Amino acid sequence: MTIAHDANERLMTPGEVAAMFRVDPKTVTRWASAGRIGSIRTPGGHRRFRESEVRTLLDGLTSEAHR
Amino acid sequence: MTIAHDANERLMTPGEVAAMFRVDPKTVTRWASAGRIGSIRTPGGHRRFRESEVRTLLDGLTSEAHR
DNA sequence: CATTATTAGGGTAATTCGGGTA
DNA sequence: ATTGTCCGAATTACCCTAATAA
Repeated sequence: MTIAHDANERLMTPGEVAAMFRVDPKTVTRWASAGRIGSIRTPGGHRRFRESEVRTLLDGLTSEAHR
Repeated sequence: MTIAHDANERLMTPGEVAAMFRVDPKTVTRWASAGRIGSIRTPGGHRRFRESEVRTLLDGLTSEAHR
C-alpha cells in the first residue's frame, strides 16, 4: 500500500484538528513539526491535515487500562 | 459495529475534570489509569476526557445515598 | 481591491506526565 | 485502598506581529 495521494481525501485545518483534540491550534502545528502527524502545505505555507489520519489518531489513542 | 468516535463529543482537560469533582488533577489521572473513567490521549501523551462521561459520573454521585 | 478570520513564526507562562512518597 | 504532595521533564496554552486564506 502506498502513501500516494488520494483525490477523495479531505483535508482539515489546524483549527479543526485542534477542536477535535481539545487542544490549541499551535499545538497541532507542533505535532506536525515533530512528525507526530503528517501534514500538507498550501503554497502559502499553511498546514493541512488528512482527515483519515486524524480520525485514526483519535480512535487509536482511546482509553487505556480496563480495570 | 464499533464504539466509533463521536466527532461531536466534547472533551475536557484533566484540570477541568478535577475542578468539577473538587479533586487534584493527579487523582483524575489515577482514575483513568485504573479504568474507572475513559480517556483519550493527545499525540503528546496528555489525557482528554469525554464531557458526557464526566456528567454521568457526577450524576451518579448525586444519587448516592448517605449511610 | 477591501475585509475578516485563521495561521505562522517566536517567546514565555501554565499544565500535565510519571515516579516516588506521605 | 484512596488521595494529596514534591520533583524534574515534557507537553501544552497564551502572548505578540506579519502573512495567508477565503
